[in-house]
Amino acid sequence: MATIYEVSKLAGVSLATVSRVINSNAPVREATRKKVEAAMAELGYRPNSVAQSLASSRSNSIGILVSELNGPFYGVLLSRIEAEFRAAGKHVIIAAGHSNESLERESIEFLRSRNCDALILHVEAVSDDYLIELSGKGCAFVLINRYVEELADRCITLNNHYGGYLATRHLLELGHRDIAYVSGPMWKHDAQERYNGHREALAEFHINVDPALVFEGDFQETGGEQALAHFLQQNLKFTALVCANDEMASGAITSAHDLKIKIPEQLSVIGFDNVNFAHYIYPKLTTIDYPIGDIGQMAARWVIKNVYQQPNTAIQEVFEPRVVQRDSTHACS
Amino acid sequence: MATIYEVSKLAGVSLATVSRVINSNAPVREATRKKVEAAMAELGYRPNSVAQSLASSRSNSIGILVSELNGPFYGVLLSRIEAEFRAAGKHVIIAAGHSNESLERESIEFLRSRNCDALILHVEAVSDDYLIELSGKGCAFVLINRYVEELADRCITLNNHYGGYLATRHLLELGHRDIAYVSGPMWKHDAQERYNGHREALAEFHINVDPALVFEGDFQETGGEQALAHFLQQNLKFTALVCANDEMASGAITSAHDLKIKIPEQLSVIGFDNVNFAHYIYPKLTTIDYPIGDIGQMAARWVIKNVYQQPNTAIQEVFEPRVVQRDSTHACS
DNA sequence: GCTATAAATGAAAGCGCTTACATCATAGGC
DNA sequence: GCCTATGATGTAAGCGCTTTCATTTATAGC
Repeated sequence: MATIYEVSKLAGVSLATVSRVINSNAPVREATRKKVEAAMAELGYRPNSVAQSLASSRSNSIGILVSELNGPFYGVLLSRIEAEFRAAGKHVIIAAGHSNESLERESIEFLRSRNCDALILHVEAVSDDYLIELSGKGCAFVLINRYVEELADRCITLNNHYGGYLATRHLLELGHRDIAYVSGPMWKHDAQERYNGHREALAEFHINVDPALVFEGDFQETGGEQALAHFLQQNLKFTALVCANDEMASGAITSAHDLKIKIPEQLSVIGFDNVNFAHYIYPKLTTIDYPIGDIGQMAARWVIKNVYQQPNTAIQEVFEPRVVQRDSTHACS
Repeated sequence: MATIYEVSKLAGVSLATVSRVINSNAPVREATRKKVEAAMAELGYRPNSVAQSLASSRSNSIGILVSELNGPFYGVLLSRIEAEFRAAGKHVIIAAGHSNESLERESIEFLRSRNCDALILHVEAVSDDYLIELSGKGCAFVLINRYVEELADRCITLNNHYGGYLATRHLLELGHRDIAYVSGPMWKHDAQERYNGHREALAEFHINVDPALVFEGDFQETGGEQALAHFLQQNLKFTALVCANDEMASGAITSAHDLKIKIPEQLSVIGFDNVNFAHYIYPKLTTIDYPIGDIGQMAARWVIKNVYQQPNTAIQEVFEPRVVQRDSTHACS
């Protein structure tokens, strides 16, 4: 492992000059630069990035914190972020916070201790105050799917409210009036917003919300199964089902198959997220597209623009959802 | 940010003593230890892990290199590895090599430059020689789904050959004799092994391989679609289809639906991997279970045992696949 | 050629921590 | 009490690099 000292001896220049060549951060005479580059090539020199980081407090890498490493949502997000940074010659360091406040904090500390130049945070459990304080410490970060008013210029979000509205309006436009709703865990902000959108669509068609047709699910397949069982047990009349995410929609559809309920003829189902398994569900799921890949890419661009000062296209901070119509919804007969 | 120097002044001990307390790597008198811990608590001291790494050439973290960050397979793998290390108080640093030799090498260099204590490598494009040479450099790593004879004690693999055999034998036992096979890209070792297993099962039932009933796919959904189209175009007689992975199986099933071919009544289909979307496919996919989560966990345990010298249960190096029977296969009528 | 200014380079200190070897303190045996 | 061995702690150097300020070199104008 050659060091910068060996390169400087071979090239006949100082350590500082070698550093200047490596970092292109100060003018170096062309002839000098060529000598240094030749010496580096001859020695197969690779900078020690830990030493670079200690000396400069930077690392040419970006920390990403997601809730889980598994799942269609996070895979797409991570993949798109990584691709954008790879193209810009940067590395990513990924951590998982498991929607647990303590683990989220530890993960943030881990990423900061690695001198990540910036963080992209998809966090749910830490408080707004914690994030505001983190920002006050000079930590550069951008938030995904989290809106904090005081940090508005660094939040990249989906318009969840509008997505919930679109899902329900889609069914209303198909003629459905008795629409059951399976929400996500209501402590989660996006679950709340999607539900509010659902209510707005009902209001627009002058339909009162029936609390019996609302079930709080867990954003997992089991939530959809339990919700359908719950609604059926109550002998409620409903011809359509809005699930606040695709996983719960798949659970509901699986249960409907088992109960010989025909989808969409007897029950129309719409999900939310358009995760990549949605089209494996049979019949193919009608859903609300959540462009998580685009959102991740935009977060990466935010960092490249604001932290690395590389001009870029405009930063889009709010993404609009859209209906992806497939086979699981049907006019109400 | 308090430094070790400030802690030593407050506690009235040397830097070395503070370091010894932090690292528990040398005896420290109990009273001294308590003084140091009190000083650290009062100052809110957190070690600078970059400095620790530079001084010690270690980082308390493990590098993981996978082909992609997205996809059901990798999500499960990463998640299980991370969980095992989290429980052991270690961090992971994840990189993606995209099955590209140059990117795989760069990623390995990135992870090494971060002083990762060990690497867990799921690599396809780099050569055996490169890996042997890497080992010779003293780099500690364990390979997943890659067998290199010279590095046999650090390879954790699935018995792909047996899995291919099981898939085909399952159909043979259901009475099928005309079985089409969709392989993965044949430069990939696991694709080769699965195909060999397929051939062994046929041989066991004294059936000759018909090259017309073999199609080389791409391990993606499109491979399954193209394969089915290819076989049908040839007007071949076949009652069953083995796909070398679940994604191709899903593509074939989707095409069959579009062509009004009833699964499994007219065509039985079996996949491989048992990735988590397999049960969303309709009818639910019969497949070969590839316990990638368990394999990842075992790789983590290998590191904990061999790199961190923490005794552990025995290391299982070869995992056996098994048939997961669902709804996409059926007796041949 | 001389002077002033700008450009290029070098010397030295420091980033925060680890660790080998030196030194000091303590305990046990004679 | 003295000597020896062991345990505990301190000192100093170093990990590989960056960056500030001092020094040297090159250039332009007179």
